[in-house]
This record gives sequence, C-alpha cells and structure tokens, in this order.
Amino acid sequence: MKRTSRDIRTANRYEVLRQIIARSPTSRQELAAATGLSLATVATLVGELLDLRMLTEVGFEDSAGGRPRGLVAVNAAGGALIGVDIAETYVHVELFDLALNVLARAEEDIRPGESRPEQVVGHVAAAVGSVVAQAGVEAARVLGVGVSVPGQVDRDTGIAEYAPNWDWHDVPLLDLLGEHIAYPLHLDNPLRAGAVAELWFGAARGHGDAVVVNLGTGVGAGLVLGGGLHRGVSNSAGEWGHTTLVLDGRPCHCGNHGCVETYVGAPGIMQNLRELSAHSPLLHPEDQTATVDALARGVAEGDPVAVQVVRDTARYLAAGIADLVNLLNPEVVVLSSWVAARLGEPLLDEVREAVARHALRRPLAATEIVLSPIPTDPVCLGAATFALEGALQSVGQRSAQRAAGRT
Amino acid sequence: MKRTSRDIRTANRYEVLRQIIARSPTSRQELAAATGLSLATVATLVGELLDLRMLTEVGFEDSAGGRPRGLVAVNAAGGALIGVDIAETYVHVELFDLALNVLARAEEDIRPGESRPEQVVGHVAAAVGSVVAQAGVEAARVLGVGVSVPGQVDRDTGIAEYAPNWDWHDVPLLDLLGEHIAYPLHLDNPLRAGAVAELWFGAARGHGDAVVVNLGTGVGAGLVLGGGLHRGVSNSAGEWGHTTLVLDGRPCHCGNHGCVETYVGAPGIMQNLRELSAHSPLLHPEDQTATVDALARGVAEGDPVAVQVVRDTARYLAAGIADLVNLLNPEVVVLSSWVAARLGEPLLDEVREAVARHALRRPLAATEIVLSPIPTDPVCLGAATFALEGALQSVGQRSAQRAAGRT
DNA sequence: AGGGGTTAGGAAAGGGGGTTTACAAAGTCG
DNA sequence: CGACTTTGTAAACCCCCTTTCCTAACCCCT
Repeated sequence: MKRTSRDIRTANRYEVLRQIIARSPTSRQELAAATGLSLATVATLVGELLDLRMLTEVGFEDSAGGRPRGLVAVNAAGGALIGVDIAETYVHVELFDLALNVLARAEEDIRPGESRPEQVVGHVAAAVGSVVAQAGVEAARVLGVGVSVPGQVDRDTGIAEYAPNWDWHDVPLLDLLGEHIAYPLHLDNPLRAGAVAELWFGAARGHGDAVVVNLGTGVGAGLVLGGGLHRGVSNSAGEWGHTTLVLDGRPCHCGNHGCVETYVGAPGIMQNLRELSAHSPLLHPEDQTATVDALARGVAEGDPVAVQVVRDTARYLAAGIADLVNLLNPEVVVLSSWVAARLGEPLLDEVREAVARHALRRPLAATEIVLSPIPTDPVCLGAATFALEGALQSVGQRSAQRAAGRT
Repeated sequence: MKRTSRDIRTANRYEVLRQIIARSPTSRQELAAATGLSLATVATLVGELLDLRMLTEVGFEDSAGGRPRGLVAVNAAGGALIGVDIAETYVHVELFDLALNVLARAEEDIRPGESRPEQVVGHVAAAVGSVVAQAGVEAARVLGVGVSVPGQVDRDTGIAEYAPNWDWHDVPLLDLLGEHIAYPLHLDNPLRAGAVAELWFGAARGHGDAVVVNLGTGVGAGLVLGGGLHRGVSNSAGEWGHTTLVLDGRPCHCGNHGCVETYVGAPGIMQNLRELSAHSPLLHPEDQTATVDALARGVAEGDPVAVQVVRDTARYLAAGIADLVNLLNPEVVVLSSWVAARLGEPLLDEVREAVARHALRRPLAATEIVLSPIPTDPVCLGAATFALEGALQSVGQRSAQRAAGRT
C-alpha cells in the first residue's frame, strides 16, 4: 500500500530485465528507448545486473558512424530457477536457466489418497532433486524455487490456507518444503503464476492492464492491473471460475450453480459435448485430456459435433470474458493453460466473435484477445518467475547492505 | 503507467488532506500516525497547504505535560469547489466549501428533446452561475469545477466519447463548457465520481481495494484498486451494469440479454415488482423514484410484496456482487446512489445474506459490504473531488515552478 | 520565580531514485 | 590524420522521504 522510491527502483529493475530477456542481445540505447528511462538509469541497472553475473556483454553493434553500441544479453549460465506446479493429480517441475529456457523436467503423479501434505511435499522434493541432478547445476547456482499450489495461499507466511481438491486447511507448506529444499522458496497459486508468466514473457508484456484467463480443469483469471499483479486484500483475487454465468445453472463443487467453471472448465466442456451428443466417440469419459484432444482433432477435420461443442463453449466463455472486458477495460485478454493451447485458433476465433457481440463497443475496441504465446507450461514458468522476482528483490537489498557495509 | 517520485508526493498530499478533512481539527502528530509518514513530511505538506490557505491553524491541544500540539483544520472559506452531475433528465450542481459542505445547490431539468450538447451546456452554465451567485463566493475563490457526464469520457481531451442516453458521439464537452465557465474544469463519469467520493469521504477511505456499486437508473461499479481509481486502458473500466447475470435473460438497451442492470437498476426493480404482482399499488409506472420510495415504505410497514421484491432484487444484486468479491477480493463493497440510499438497511441485510451464500469463503471473509455513508449526492461530491484533486495537482506544479522562479 | 522534565515542531543532514550535463572512449569519413 | 558522431560513464542536481539535532513551549516542583 505504502509506496516508496525503492518500489520505483524495483519496478524499473524488473522492466529492464524483462526487456533484456525479450530482446535477447540488446544495447543500452534500445533499452532506454523501450523503457522510457534515461540512459544513465539504464546503465546503472545494467551495471548492477552485470556485477551479479545475470547478464554478460556479448559484443558490439554498429551505430551510424559513431562508437559502436555494446550489446548485453542474459547470462543463461548465471543461475538457475526452478518452477513447481502442484496440481490435483501431478507435480510438474521445470528447471530454467536465466534466459528462461527449460534445462530439465520432472513429473511425479499424485495418486488419489496420496494427497497428505507430507506426501505431496515428498513428491516435490524428489522432483526438485531430480531436475537439479539432470541439469547438473551446482546447488549454489539455483537462485530460487517458485511453487504454485491451487487454492488460497498466504505468500508471506507460506501457508496454503485452503486447497479445494484435497481439503487442506492452513498447511504450512513453505516450512514443510524448507525441510527438504535448501533454496529460497516462493509460494503462490497457479492463477497468479500464469499471469506473471504472461506479464514477463508472454502476451501481457508491456501492458498496464491485462487479464490472463486460465482454462484448465479449473478456471480462473490472473489480473494484471496498473502494471503489476492484482492480489486483492487477502491474496485471493482472480477467482473468476465461480462467477455466476447462468443463474440456477449447472451445479458446481463450490456449492453454487451456474459457475463459469462448470461450462468452460474441462469437465464442463465434456458436459457440453454430452448434452449435444450423449454417446459421441469424441468423449473419453474418464480422460479430460483425451476428450479435449479429440475435440481439437475433430474441429480440424470438420466434425460438426466437435465444431458445435467448441462454439458452445466459446459462447459461454465469451460471455464471461465480455464481462471482464466491460468491468476492467484491459488492453489484452490472454487465453492460457492447456485447454486453450489444445483448442487453439478455432476456439479463439469463436471467442472473439462472441465477445464482440456481448461487450460494449468502447471497452472492446481497446482490447485484444489472444492465445498465450508461451510454448511451455505457463504455471511452471510463472512459478520460476516468482523466484526470479525474489532474486531481484534481494539484489536490491543486498546492494543496499553492501553499500552500508562499505562505509 | 510510469511512476516517478512526484507521484509519491501527490499521493501523500492527497492522503494528508483526506485525513485532515476526516478528522477536522487535528494535529500533525495525529496525521503522522494516521498516514504512516514521518513527522517532517507531514509538517512540510501541512505547511504547503497552510501557505495556500487551504488550512488554518485553529489553536492548541494539551499534550501530556509538554509543548501543546498545534491544531490545523480545513479552511472552509479558503476556496470553493463545484460539482456538476449531468444525468439523463436533469443537471444537478452543488457548490462546496473546502470542508466539502454544501453551500449552494441548483438544479435544471433536461426535457426530452432538449439534449443537444449546446442545450445541456447551457443548463450547466446557468446552474453554475446560480450556485456561485447564491453562495456569494468571489469568482477567484472557485478552485475548480468537476463535471460528471454519463458514458465514456476521455478526461484528458475533455471529450464525451459516447453518451448512451442521448446518442452523443465525441462531443468536445469541455471546450463547449469552457466558453461559458472560466474556472478550471475536470470531466469524468458518474461511476468514477462516486468511487472517488467514497475514497475521499466515504466508506472506501483508507482502503486499498474497494468496489463502489452504483445503484441508480443505470448500474455500474467504480473500482478502487491499489489505493487509486482503476480507469482501464481507455478510461471505461467499471461498466458492471452490462455484466451477464442471466444468459438469455431480460433484454437490455445495450443489445444483450440478462444484464445486471435489467434486474437491479430502477427500471429492473420495477420489472421485478411487475412480475411478482402486476397491478401492485406500489407501482408508479412512469416514476422510478416514486416506485422505489413506495417499496421502501412498504418494507418498513411489512408489506409482503415489497419485502419480496427487495429480496428478489437483493438476490440478483448479490449474485453480481459475489462475482466482484471473488474476482477482485476487495476490502469493502459500498452500495451507493439513490436506489441504495432509499432501500437502505433492508436491502443491505438481504444482500449480505445472499452474497454470503454465493461468494467463496476466503475472499468473502475479508470483505465488508456497507451502505454509502455520504449523505448528499455522491456524484456531485465526487465531481467536486475531481476539482479538488486537480487543484492539489496544480499546487504541486505551482510550487515547483515557484521554486524554479526563485533561482 | 526559576530550573528540570517533556513534548512539539522546525532546520539540516543523509540516503534512495532519476535525469541532465560534461567528458572520455571508440568508432567513421573525408 | 583530423573532424565528426555516437556511446557510455561520472558528476552534479532535483525530488522525495527520514533521521537527527536543536529550539520552542509548556508542566511541575522546589
């Protein structure tokens, strides 16, 4: 709430690093132009990051007749970040270099009944150990681990306040993980992980206001407002999946009826299919992924049932998205997560068209709807980004301390 | 988007003045404690405002055994602010002193067919002239005029981009008004005026995230996020009235079906009444105000039809508010505008109960739902607040210029 | 009445941040 | 080889907030 000049520095540090990552090898000049900061500020920030070996100088670039521009790039080898995506049925862990390339992956299944906190923590610890070993990274190089866990999370205390799938209540997850993992840990939920991934590396980059719509088994919306993540007062903003779309509609596990999630979440899409064609060969009753894949293939092949299911789903989705556009007036709405990735362009086209019918003209005109351009798991990437942000934050503190020590 | 240290100053200036207005006569000590700023900063800011005659020193207060605390209060006579509320059928103008007390009021009716921009501007100019004359304020004392006009507004260029009631398109309203009114003008829409009024003087004061639900003929939500007004990319955030509440529900003038506004706007409430009891004596077919008043009286007297209509309305409203709570996780939801004021506590009680049924437990636990405590027209007050903010802004610029001039 | 004790508030110093200006460094071109 | 260009660093400067020091103003007690 209370802003200080230090926050400005942090924001600028983020922005500069974002631009460097996005533009790979780039010059200070270009960064200054892109960020709107003065050359001096950019140079200071770049110098700081060079000192920390997060960047390297990689040569020069001709400048129209003058001194050549020095180029800097992310020092991929300068550190590693780990992103952990804990979901209902699996733990997915990826290890990234500083350019956010995936160096190693590990996955552990969580079987039904194996969902006690200690068991889940065990899976996470094993997978984290595995990616570190695979990548052959020295432990010192791991700058941090970001962990995404569904539900409500208190990121300051590291407590998973409530995880709906497993009936967890106030589990001190970060403390439990800390017993197995020595790297700096950062906890948040998948909605916000997805949003931060888009903000740093995806379609929300450079935008002040964006909505990242997460379409998976569950549904939610990460909100980027005023250039930063909107968390709300108790860090639970973005619970869009339980927005009422149809009064007295389909029952939802949250206890209400007609929630968005029951129409556009993967199980909801299966229900849309069932209502259209109860015995469709597209339907794999026990397998959400297979069903969505079958639908995607069906649309590609022109199967009328598949086309209609996607259209129906898009219609529900668009009604919800139009509401978000009207309410928040964002620059961009990003469709993310595995369902969006698999249904892809056909879904996007239908959504765009249907949103245009629902939203008010003026807010709509300012809003773009796009698919997430992030090729990997956005939740892992976002979790790793939390670790990156944490590392940058402590950079600021460290350099401040160092300056104090010098005196 | 780009933050500078000056924004911090502006925000602090706002916060200090807000606290002074709220605490009437108060000491620098108390202000420092309330704002979290250091005494030095508070003293500087207070000194600035004293120089500008926006504050006065009003005596001393005992301090446990030491030097007495100097008390400062708003210098009500130090200036006047004018708030203009342009609505579909009237222009409502209020003149405030700096303590935001109403010194004069004027109202002009806009008859159907009299809605050409020049005609409306004429009404505004007449009413503004009237309040200035009534209050007997010297022209130099008027620090600014805030104007609220429905629809989409570009506050920088002063253009009313789109007013749905009158089919205005890109009317350069501020320029037109400038031909008749010599004071500094500030344009925005009633949603944001209501929100800013709550932020400065009402239930949102001191809260980082708040939603101000405007219940009038139309319906909208002013969003306070991160301590400031959320405007969205094209200054049209808050269009909550056209959120889909019932898929394929009642037709709305926006072209869609089932919008919140069609159920909880005043005409929607009349429809709720009609559906329950087509020929109820409560219904005044051509008069929204009279009908809502009749409902309020009916509830007070225990009329079962009135009670049921309020309950039905609350149920719709609560579904929409629960969605806002889930999505934005605000600290407070404020019910504002004339419908909320007239239906009052009975509506609030029903809404609270119904929201509790719809919203997720965690976000709900952090959220309070309250009626607006603002006794006067919140839109006029909010519009005047825009003028106040504008005056404070130029204070900053002026003192900067003055400092430059001194050199 | 005159000193201690206590609290208020102003002035100056200090630290964080960003920008502007001056200048050295490193090229190109005639 | 010198003139011109462009880059990038260092120093000076402005803004903002806080901390520290000191004076002002009051109480109480002797």
